[in-house]
Amino acid sequence: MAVQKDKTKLTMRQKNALETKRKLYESAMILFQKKGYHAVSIDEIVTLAGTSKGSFYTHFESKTDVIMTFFNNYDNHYLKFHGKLAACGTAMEKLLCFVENMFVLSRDTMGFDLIYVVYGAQLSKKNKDNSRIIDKTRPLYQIMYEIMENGQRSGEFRNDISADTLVQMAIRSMRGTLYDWCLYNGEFDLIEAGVIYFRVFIDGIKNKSQ
Amino acid sequence: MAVQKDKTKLTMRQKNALETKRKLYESAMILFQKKGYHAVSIDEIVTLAGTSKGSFYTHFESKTDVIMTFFNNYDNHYLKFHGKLAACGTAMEKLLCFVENMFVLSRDTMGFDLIYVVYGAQLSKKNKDNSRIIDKTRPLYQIMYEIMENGQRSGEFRNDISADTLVQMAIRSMRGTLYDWCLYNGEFDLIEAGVIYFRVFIDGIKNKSQ
DNA sequence: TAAAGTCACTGACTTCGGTCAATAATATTG
DNA sequence: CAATATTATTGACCGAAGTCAGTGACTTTA
Repeated sequence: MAVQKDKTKLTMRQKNALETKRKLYESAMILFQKKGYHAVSIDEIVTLAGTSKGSFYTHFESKTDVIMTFFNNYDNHYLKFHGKLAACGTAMEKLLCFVENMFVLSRDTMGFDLIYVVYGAQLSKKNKDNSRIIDKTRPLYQIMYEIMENGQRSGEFRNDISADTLVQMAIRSMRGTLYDWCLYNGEFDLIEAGVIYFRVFIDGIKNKSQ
Repeated sequence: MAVQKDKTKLTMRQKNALETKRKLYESAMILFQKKGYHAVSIDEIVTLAGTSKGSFYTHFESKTDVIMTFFNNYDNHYLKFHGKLAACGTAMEKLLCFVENMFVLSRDTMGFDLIYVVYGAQLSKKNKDNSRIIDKTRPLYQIMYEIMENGQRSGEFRNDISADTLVQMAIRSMRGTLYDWCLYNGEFDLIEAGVIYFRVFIDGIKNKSQ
């Protein structure tokens, strides 16, 4: 009987392929940074990466796929705030702290241009797969769910709406604010607007029966 | 001195040009209806309209420009609800009635496909002009402003936030819900979700000091 | 009404995202 | 080690959005 192949060991070929993918990704991000997403053509990317257009398409589904890969990595940042939240007393403070950090991250680390592209890409012809963005196992959802559920158990938040629905509404509020920020070409203070908005939202989900 | 030219009278040429634009617009909308926006090419549109591609681009900036023209006409529908609002007693009821009508309009008259395209087009490469969508003179803003201001004067809504900011927040809530609906490919009940969301929002903007 | 000027219109052309059949380099099998 | 299978890679090609120099029908001027 044949020896079971070790799936964790990569063949030379797979290593090379990964290296090609890495070069494509790096080249794309360098060019996006320098010239802006829309001004970069795939021919430019593959030239800088020293490979071919066909190769690009074996590793990425589309140009927007590259930017979505980048965006998806951002979930790791949410996990970083998670530690900070313990310092907040109430669930309300936790929620406000989380969204404020999220807005600061969006503005300062991702930047307006990138968010504009990502939010546009979600609803573009090519991107029919939004499964990741609405995935309930992603940190964004998980962290908020924890906050909402704890808030409900402690009696801070209303119990007539499920924690799941509360999270959906909160995420919708974040997205609405970011979408609007893009429509305004980043010309209002995202953090200020986001915080005011969430204060109102939190007032709305407070438990009034206490 | 030359006689002042009557600006309201169009020359033959201008009439023909308008007719060409109308034919292009009609042809585009017929094809969008039949095949869906993304499946229609500009060559098809100009063939059906019996004109040329260059002509298309003298009348429209891009394919998304056509759909935005259509979308902008939708503001007229908001004026229709305006009459209904008088029947509502409180500002809160007015606000909820308005947004509910708006969501019904979005779902039943515009339809998911169109909203998907329009919301995507707002953040597309070509559409750098969002002035219309964030225009404070448009009916959507005006009607909501009236509701908010009346609500503040009657003491129903909090006064520590300006009516303008309240409207911005409400519009953001509507957009966030519609954007999310698109992300979910229309797979949740827009009206139900919209109404629950706005009940919470309205709770948040209630005047608590009374 | 003739000359000059304007501008809607035309369609060949460019650019660019994306496809695919062929190739070559590597892996597997016997 | 040779034959066979696999798969990353290549670049010519395609379809469609958008451009632009040239044309001529219509308008204005004198």
